[in-house]
Amino acid sequence: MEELREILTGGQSFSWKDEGDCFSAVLNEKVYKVRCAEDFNADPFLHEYFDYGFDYDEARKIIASKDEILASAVRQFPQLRILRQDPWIALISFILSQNNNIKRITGLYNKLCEAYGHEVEKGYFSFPTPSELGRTSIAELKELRVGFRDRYIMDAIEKSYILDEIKTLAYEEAEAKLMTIKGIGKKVASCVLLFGFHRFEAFPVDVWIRKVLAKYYPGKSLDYFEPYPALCQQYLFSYARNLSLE
DNA sequence: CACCAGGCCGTGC
DNA sequence: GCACGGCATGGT
Repeated sequence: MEELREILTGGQSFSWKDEGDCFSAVLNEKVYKVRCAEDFNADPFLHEYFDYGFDYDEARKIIASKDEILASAVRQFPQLRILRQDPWIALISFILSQNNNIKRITGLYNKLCEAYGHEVEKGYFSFPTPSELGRTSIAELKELRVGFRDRYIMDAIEKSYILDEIKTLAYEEAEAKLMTIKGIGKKVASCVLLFGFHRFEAFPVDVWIRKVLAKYYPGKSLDYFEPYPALCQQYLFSYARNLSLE
């Protein structure tokens, strides 16, 4: 249970609910409930979703050997991984994320599920597909309290076909294409590419990462975090947010 | 009352 | 190109 908390509710996905005795999410038209790593190793969808094909142990060794900050982060979050989320879900999730906090992002995410998704099991709603979310309007989004993000969501619905074109593109081209959607800048684009397309070269810079870089890595190039920049970023993000007491 | 949250846009220079 | 204020909302 606890080993999964940072992965599932730490800010890379907003699909998971803490139900006390397990984490649950509606994905792939099903309700998934997990308590520990063994649960997702058995199911084919979760096996892929939790990126089980990647050797995180080896990557962590390399990351932890870089410096004391990363070593400490790896000790605190020994099991951290990057989920392979659906691109569309990642797109809307990180549009919701701007100038917002994780708790409220999750709340808005769930409102969209209940308003426009469908009930997969009693009380469990899927995240709406582009065409399902297409039934919304600026007025309805306002009622759901998404704030200034309403018109960004509308534009993302209109341009959702873009997601089909991203996969084959080089990183910079993919980034540029995503940024043609209103409300998507460099940071949100990097989150969509990392969490929705598993582009490991991404390095999302948000307020937390900005602080951590300024304090512990002043003047350093992002090349420093090769060969696993995205994973380093994720470790630094968790480290910064949990303010590192060992 | 202030300030902040996994930022971005429009404007001005 | 870079700096700045505004932006909806809810929490502290």
